[in-house]
Amino acid sequence: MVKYREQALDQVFQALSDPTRRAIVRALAKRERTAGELATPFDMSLAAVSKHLKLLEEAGLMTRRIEGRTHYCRLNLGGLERAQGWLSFYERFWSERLDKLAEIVSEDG
Amino acid sequence: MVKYREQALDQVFQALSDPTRRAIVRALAKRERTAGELATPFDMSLAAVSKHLKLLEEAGLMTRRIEGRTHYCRLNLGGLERAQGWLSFYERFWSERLDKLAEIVSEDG
DNA sequence: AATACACTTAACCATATGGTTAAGTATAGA
DNA sequence: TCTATACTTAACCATATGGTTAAGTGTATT
Repeated sequence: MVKYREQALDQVFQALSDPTRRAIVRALAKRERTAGELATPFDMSLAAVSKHLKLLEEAGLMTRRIEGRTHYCRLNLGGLERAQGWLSFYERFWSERLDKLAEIVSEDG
Repeated sequence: MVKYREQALDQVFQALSDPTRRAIVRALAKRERTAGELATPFDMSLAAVSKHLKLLEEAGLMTRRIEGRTHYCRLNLGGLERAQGWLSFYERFWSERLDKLAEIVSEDG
């Protein structure tokens, strides 16, 4: 099960490592979009975007609702939470750093 | 300069998408380590780990201090901050979600 | 019934990735 | 000075990635 989590992280970070996919995530952050809507801003084929969508879905960053012939895509917070979760492990470093800074600042010697 | 930031994000997320590299980051989180120390836990050649270290360095996740023939590696918070920064854009969604939950819970109708 | 639309999937291609072994570089120790 | 140590770099390989075009699937329109 550790394996599972590891692979899920692989997928999320891998998904976020591509600028097109990050742009799609940002677009989805605002509101639900169809595959076609998502594709138009990009200088690449619909087929290429379609593959990105599949990847985002598999990484747990997106869900899809099919209505007739159009695919409505929504942001899935699961993937983002997973990434955040891993990174939050390091928040203590930021805190520690801030603590040290506070110490230095408050030194009255 | 947007391009620059984008590429930096590509590199950070790409670096974090590999389990070996994440493990190295975790190891560095505890304390400074030499390249050799970092390599021993893994079932792969030192050369392979060396390439991972180079990648982590380029992604801004690690720095290196060479003393004689040994390379001392340290965590570089820059890369982690960059990743956190991008993800923190979405924190408002978590907040919003929590707000909505709070609303629902507090409904007295 | 025929055709346009909104997609996905398949086949293909060039380049990137993650590993290997072998060779190279530079310092430390005998 | 010779050899061991602590690495990196080079050459290579198999598989993954990110794009293409062409074909396929299913729904809407006329």
